[in-house]
Amino acid sequence: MKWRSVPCVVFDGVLLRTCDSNKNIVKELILALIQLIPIGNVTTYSSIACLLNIHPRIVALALKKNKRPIAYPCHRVIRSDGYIGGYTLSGRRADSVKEKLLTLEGVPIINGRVSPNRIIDLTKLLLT
DNA sequence: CTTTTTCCACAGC
DNA sequence: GCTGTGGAAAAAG
Repeated sequence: MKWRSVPCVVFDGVLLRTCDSNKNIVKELILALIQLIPIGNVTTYSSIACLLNIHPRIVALALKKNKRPIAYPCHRVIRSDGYIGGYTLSGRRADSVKEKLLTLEGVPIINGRVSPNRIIDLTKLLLT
């Protein structure tokens, strides 16, 4: 998988168009997308990144800037290997909070990892 | 199966 | 420029 820094449109492996100019739009898109995640399930940074054809870390950066962690449930976005990943509340690391939130929503975490069957693919979610 | 290595694309200094 | 992330994939063990 080749990652880009900005969203783009790719058809049949051919880059048709990039959208460098509006990075704040990307942020809004990501925030909107994570609200589609059903409670009790999680998705991955990579899943979102694939959808927009951007690097997963851009997704992480966008979520980090999220000022409303409850309205925009960025805690439902985890790493592709099942680990929770990081979490920050008002500038402070709060990984344990993320874990607790997920547990409250019914996401089982074993050995610091979410069971793979709870990780859903956003592209599939949008197609169903 | 787990850990390490290497690369990533910013933001902030 | 260099450093530190809310990461990922490949390589190594």
